[in-house]
Amino acid sequence: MSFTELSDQEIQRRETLDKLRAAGINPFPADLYPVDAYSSELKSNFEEGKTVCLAGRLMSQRIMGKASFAELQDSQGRIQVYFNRDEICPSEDKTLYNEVFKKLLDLGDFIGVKGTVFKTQVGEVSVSVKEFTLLSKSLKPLPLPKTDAEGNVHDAFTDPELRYRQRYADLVVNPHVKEVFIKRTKLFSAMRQFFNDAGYMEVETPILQSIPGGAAARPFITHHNSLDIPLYMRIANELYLKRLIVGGFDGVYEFSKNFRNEGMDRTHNPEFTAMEIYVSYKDYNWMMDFTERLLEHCALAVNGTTSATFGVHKIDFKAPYKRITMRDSILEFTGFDIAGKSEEELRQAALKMNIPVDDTMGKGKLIDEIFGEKCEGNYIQPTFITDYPKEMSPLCKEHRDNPELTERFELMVCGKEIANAYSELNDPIDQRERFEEQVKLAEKGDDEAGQFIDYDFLRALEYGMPPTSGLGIGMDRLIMFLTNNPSIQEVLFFPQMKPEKFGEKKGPELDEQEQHVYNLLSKKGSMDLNVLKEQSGLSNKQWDKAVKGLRGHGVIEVEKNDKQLTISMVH
RNA sequence: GAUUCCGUAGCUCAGCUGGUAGAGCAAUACACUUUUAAUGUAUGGGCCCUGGGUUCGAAUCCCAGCGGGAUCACCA
Repeated sequence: MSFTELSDQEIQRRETLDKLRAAGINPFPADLYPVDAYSSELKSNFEEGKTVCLAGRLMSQRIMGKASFAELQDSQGRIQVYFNRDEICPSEDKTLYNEVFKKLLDLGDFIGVKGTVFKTQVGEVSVSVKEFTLLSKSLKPLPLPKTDAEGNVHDAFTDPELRYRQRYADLVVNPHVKEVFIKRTKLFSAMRQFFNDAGYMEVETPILQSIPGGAAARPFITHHNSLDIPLYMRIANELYLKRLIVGGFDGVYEFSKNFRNEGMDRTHNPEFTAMEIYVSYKDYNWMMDFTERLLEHCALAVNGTTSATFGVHKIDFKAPYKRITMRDSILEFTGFDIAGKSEEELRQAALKMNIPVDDTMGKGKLIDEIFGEKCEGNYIQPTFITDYPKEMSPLCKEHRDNPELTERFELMVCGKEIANAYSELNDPIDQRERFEEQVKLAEKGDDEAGQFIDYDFLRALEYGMPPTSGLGIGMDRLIMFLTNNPSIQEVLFFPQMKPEKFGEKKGPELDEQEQHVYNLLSKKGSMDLNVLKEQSGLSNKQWDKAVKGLRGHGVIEVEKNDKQLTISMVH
């Protein structure tokens, strides 16, 4: 839709703008409006006759001659407001009601009302308006759904494309959407509070990085002009937080917007939010206790209960959560024991389980594939999976009892990973070797391995990092579980979309083919339709389109006589 | 990336085996002083996603494209 082509209703609203100004009413006044009440509050604490001042969008109008009901929607919800002609216009001049209220207000306009609270005959809490003010005009009609007496919503604004592209409209007309984002914010503040109460510090680390470290993913690349160097949008903030632990903070955390230049689907958006926290002198066992207490706290803060529904599943975030090693999990679901097996034995075992494998896969990758294929999906209730193979975890400390494993856990909910934690690797020599191993894997063709070595990070470790445990939580995934939304787009205000095309609609001027037909016709003024069609040399489709277009522009007309069609110019 | 479905009025959607577009809501006008999906009467409103093809004739059939949804794959 081009900005130059307006719908009927949009034109009408622009005209009412002029009428308002002519009536001496500024449709976009600058003055503050002294709001002292909110819709839901008035309904829950009903006080007959209380004088209130509230503001919001006009969402419905039921005009019945000299009295009308309307609905006002503010940040908390909706409330009915009652307009009575003689209340609003006590004098002889009734234009404020008859003209301004009835004709110059449109649905979607922001208005302020002053009046008194009362209950209607049917018992609905309403505000009887004594005075109203237009606060801001709405020039574009909202996609307004209606709700009937049974609570069924009609004409709901549901098209996902429109909802995501025009989230502002989605939020106005779909209250349940707003609810999701309120919960999202509650989740963040609950988590902050939990960390702050524990004495940890919220920090900020670079988003533009010269080495995209801390994870393996394709980064977005940009360029810094004055330094003339490439910079990468961060794919993780892990290595920076650990530098701060080196620097002497006990606990640091950051809600990190990360960027990964990879596929998009209902669980992946190019930018997403991770929370990462690092606490010194702790290990991953401590972190498991901490994590389950954290999630219990967050679920309560968001939903008022630790239980949550996700699709067909009922889940409960009440601590403690089940813990199982990756080895025991694979043993349980496949009967195969991965302990002490060679790479070839693992590959054969995977093949027997019909899991596709190839030669680039090392031991760690093979185990991960088996787990992902056969075990992961079984964990519906929050479950810690512990002790991952070393090869998959280049930033994680080797397991204290088994050099093939690492002290790592992931928290699975409904078969999906929502948290990942380590006893952090703090041996700089081991860390250097692991990075070098990753580079080799990357060269071998493993696109999940990291290609960069962050030497500055190694230098930091050489100064010494205390034993530390770190935890990462996928905030978008977590809020999906807490609000029962199967798609990440529903929990992001502005999910990534292909850019919309504006202004490509054809204007009122004739296009090439239309002009061609018009020129031929203009020589005679009136012709047999088939003769003109033949002269034009256009294909059937092109001809049809051109004629329809010309008729649409109102420059020609087609008349049907007894047997022939005559086409002529309109003068 | 693969498969599949969808794209018609501001919104939600009909539109048959091809014959020049329909409804409800929203809008406009009139009536109506406690309605609540208010009601009644009347009216206006369409590049039927784009391009090509088949046809006397395409919203409808065919091909391609664009945009979107779903499922799968990929993305620890």
